[in-house]
Amino acid sequence: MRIGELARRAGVDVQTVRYYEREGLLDAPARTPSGYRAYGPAHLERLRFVRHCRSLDMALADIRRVLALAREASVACDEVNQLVEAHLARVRARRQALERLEQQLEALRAQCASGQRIAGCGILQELIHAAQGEACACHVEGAR
Amino acid sequence: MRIGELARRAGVDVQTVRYYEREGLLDAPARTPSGYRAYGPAHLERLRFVRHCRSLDMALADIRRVLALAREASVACDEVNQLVEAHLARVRARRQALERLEQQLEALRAQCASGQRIAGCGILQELIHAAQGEACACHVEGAR
DNA sequence: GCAGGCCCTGTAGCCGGTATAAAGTCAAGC
DNA sequence: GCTTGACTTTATACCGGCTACAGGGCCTGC
Repeated sequence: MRIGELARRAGVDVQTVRYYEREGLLDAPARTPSGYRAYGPAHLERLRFVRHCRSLDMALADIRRVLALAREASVACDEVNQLVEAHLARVRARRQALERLEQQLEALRAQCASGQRIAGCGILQELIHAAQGEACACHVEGAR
Repeated sequence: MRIGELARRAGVDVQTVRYYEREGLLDAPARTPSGYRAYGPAHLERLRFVRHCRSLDMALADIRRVLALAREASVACDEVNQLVEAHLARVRARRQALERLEQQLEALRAQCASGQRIAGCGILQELIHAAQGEACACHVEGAR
């Protein structure tokens, strides 16, 4: 199959397929006499695997590593487990940060009623006030 | 004050200050005879404002817009409110997506006990299996 | 007069794609 | 045989929000 069909069947853009090849996530396929890429079922399976990992928001470097490990059946899989664990930790940290952010933004939104003018906008005032309080990372005494 | 002091007092990198100037978030300051940027207290206040907005993860374009609006005291502030509202909606959506992702990753992690080899790694098997099920965006019959 | 710290401009890199340009290939229809 | 249009090829630039580096100038203290 050619690149267009492969891309369609995996639900990705043609450009993305070529990008993954350049990045070493997809093996370079055989070429037709006219230079078109010719893919087999294994390429589709691989591409779907990569996309599934991406849907879990794994970095391309991590996926590349998992693919390399997957080729060595008899090696211990600790690294795969650690990789997933580390990724989960990052996702969790980011989710928690976004939760805090969401609360801050909700509080900010509550500062201004509609029908105000800029001069009396509670949101703007709060933004300015909060920025003054912040200063820099060294606001705690004895900060390093 | 020179750029180093400004940056230190706002808790940012010197490069970032120059970047904000290029991006129109910070007014270009006066220069000393030798070409050094010379900042006043207003610049520091502005920089802290920008950094506070960034700490709320607002995009630079949004911050630029808020700054432009802030100069016109008598204009209605609806746009500021909408901007914060839209940003909150994005943050909320992203947080929810990360929550789902976190659950998926927790389920994935539970698939493999330690001490396995690649060939028997539950995580890898689950990744491969899930990728096969996924196929493309058109797996529902009659999908557009 | 020179070492080291600050500053200047310009450029490139990060990530995971996405978009564009300019050209070649191929099948169908006239 | 010729055209049209869908497909393919490579190469290159762009997105955000910085960060890093190269190659120079300035300024202070010893």
